[in-house]
Amino acid sequence: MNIESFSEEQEYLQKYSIDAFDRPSLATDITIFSIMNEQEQINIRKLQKKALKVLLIKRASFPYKNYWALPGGFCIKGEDVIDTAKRELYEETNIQNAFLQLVGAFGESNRDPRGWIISNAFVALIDGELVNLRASTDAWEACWFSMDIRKNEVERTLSENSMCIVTQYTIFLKNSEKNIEMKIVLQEKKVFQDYHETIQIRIEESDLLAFDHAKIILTAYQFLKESIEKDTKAVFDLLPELFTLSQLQNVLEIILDKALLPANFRRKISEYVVETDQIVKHVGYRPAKLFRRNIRSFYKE
Amino acid sequence: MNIESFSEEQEYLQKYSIDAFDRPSLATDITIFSIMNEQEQINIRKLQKKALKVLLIKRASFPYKNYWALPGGFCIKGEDVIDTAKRELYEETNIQNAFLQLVGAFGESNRDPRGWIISNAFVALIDGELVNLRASTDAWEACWFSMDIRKNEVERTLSENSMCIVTQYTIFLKNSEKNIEMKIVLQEKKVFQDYHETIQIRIEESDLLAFDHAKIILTAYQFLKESIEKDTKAVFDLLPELFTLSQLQNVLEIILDKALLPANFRRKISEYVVETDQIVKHVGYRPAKLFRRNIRSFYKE
DNA sequence: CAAATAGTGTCTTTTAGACAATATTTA
DNA sequence: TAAATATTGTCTAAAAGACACTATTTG
Repeated sequence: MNIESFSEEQEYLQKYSIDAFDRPSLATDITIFSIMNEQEQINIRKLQKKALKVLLIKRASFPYKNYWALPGGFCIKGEDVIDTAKRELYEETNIQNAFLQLVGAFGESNRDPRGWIISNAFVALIDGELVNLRASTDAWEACWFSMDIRKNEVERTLSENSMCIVTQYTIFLKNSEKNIEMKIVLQEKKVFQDYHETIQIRIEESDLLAFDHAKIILTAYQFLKESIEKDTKAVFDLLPELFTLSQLQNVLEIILDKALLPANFRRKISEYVVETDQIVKHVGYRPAKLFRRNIRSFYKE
Repeated sequence: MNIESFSEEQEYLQKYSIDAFDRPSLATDITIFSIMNEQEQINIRKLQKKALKVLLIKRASFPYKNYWALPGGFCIKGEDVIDTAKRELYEETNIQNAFLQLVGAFGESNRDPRGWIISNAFVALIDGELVNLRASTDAWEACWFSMDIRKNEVERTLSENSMCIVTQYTIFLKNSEKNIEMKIVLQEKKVFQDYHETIQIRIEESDLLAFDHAKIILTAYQFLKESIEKDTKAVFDLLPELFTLSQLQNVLEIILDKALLPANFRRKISEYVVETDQIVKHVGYRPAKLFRRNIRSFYKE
C-alpha cells in the first residue's frame, strides 16, 4: 500500500462508526455429549449398560427461569467465538480441553425474547466420567441427561428431479436422580428441488428446554452421528485414555445405533489402538486388556 | 409457565437492556468454488482442461480498498445468518440457490481494522458456467480466480502420546484476463496432546487478499475436499443438470487431486446417475452420453 | 485412417460381514 | 463349574483397484 492510500485509509477509519448499524449480541451454545453408565451397577456379574448423555444446566434467571438449557453465553470483546465457548463451558460446568466443533449458526429473529441474539453452536464429545461437574448452587445446576432419540418418517414424495422428506424426531431426556423427564418433538423437512437442497427444522414441543436449544441439540446429534459414521476415529474423544475394546465397541454401537460383531469390529479398529500391559480389575468375569489410541495411525499419510 | 412467573418474566424483560454489554458486528463471508474451463478452447480435437476456481470481489472502498475479498457482508436485524449470506451473495455476484454450509466462525480481535467484527464463513459449490456474474462497475468487480494449492509438511514430531504437525500451504490465485496473480502463504499447526487436538492457521503472506480471507479460503477448501472424500455425492453441486461421466470424473479428480481409472470410477458412481437419451454435440471425437443425478439414490434408506 | 475420447469385461486384492469356536476370570 | 465376557480363526460376499480391450466420432 502506498503512503497516500494509507493516510486515506486512516482518515476513513477515523470517520467510520461501527454504531451506524444495528448489531446483534453474539452468544455460543455448547452441546456436550458423553456415553456414560446408565445407572448404578446392579449385578457385578454383568457388564454395565451405557447410554448417550447430554449436559444441561438449569437456568436460575429469566428468561426461561427454571428451564434447562445448554451451557453457553455471550462473547466478550476481544474474544474469539470458540474461546467464548471454552470459557463459558469451563465456568458453567468445569469442563476443560474439550475439542469443540462449530455445527451451526442460529439466528432466527424470535429465538430469544431479550432481543437480537445470534448463537454459534458448538459440539464436543467427552468422557463424562472424567469430569467433576461444578457442584450445584442456587445459581448453578449442571447435570447429565440420558438422551434417547427416535426418528420417524412422516412423509416422502419423490419424483425424477425433486423430493421432499419430512421426518419427526422425538427426543427423550431423562435424569433419574432428580426424577426429571422431558419429551421434545421436532420436525425436519428436507427438500430437493431445482438441483438444490434445503433443510429446515421446526420445534413442535420443547417441554422444559429453553430457547431453541431443542433444535441445537438435534443438529449437534446429527453432526456427531455423521462424523462418526464417516470417520470412526472421532469416537475416541468419548473414551478415557485407557479403555477396553468392548467399551469402545459399546460406545460405537450406541452412536451408530446398531450392533457390531466383535470379530469384525476388532479387525477394523485394530490399527487405531495399541495394547497396553494393563488389565481391567474387579469385574465378575474375564477381565479385558486395556488399550490406548495409536496416535501414529491417526496422523500417518 | 404459571401466571406469576409469566408477569415476573415480563418485568425482567422490560428492564433488560441489551446495550449493557458490548456487541460485535456480525458479518458473513462466502467462499464459492467451481470447476471451470482453464481457458478458451485451443484445440477442438482435445478435451478442455478444467481447474478449481474461487470467486472474489475487488473492494471499492476502505478498508483494503482495491484488494480482493470474498463476497459477504453484515447481518441485518431480523435476518438469520445464512440469509445474510444468501442475500449478500446475490447482491454482489448474482448467484442464487447455492447450498451454503457453515465452515467456521472467525473472530480474532485484529481481523478487521474497523473494530470488533465476527464473521461466520460459508462455503458453496456451484457450476460457474451457469452463472452470469454481475457486470463490473466502478463499485463492483467480481471475477473467478483459478486456485492452485500446494501442501508442504514443514515439521512433524511424534511420540507415543503427543504429536505436532506443521504444514505450509501455498495458494496461487490467478485471473488471466485481468493479468492478476496472487501468492498466499499460510501455516497450519496441528497439535495433539493430552488426548486433545488443536488446529491453528496463521497467515504468513496474504498478497492482495483482504482481511483474514486467506484463512477462510483455506478452511473452506479443506472442508470441500474432506466432504467430497467422505461422500462423493457432494460433487454433483459442481455440475450442471446434464453432464458426461468424463466431466464428472474430471471434477472429482481435480478436487481429490488424484487420477481415477474410468472403469472403476464408472462402476462406483453408476448408482448415483441416470442415463438420458441426449448426447454431447460438436466435439472432435466420440461424443459422450449425457447423464443426470439419480435423486432416488441420494435419499434412499 | 489417425487421433482422441467413450465405454466394457474381467482378473486380483482388499475390506466387510457372518458365524463358530476357544479362553479366562470370578462368584 | 456355570455364567459372563474376552478373544481368535475362517469362510463368504462385496467393494475397490488394475489393466487390457473395444467402440465411436470427426478432421
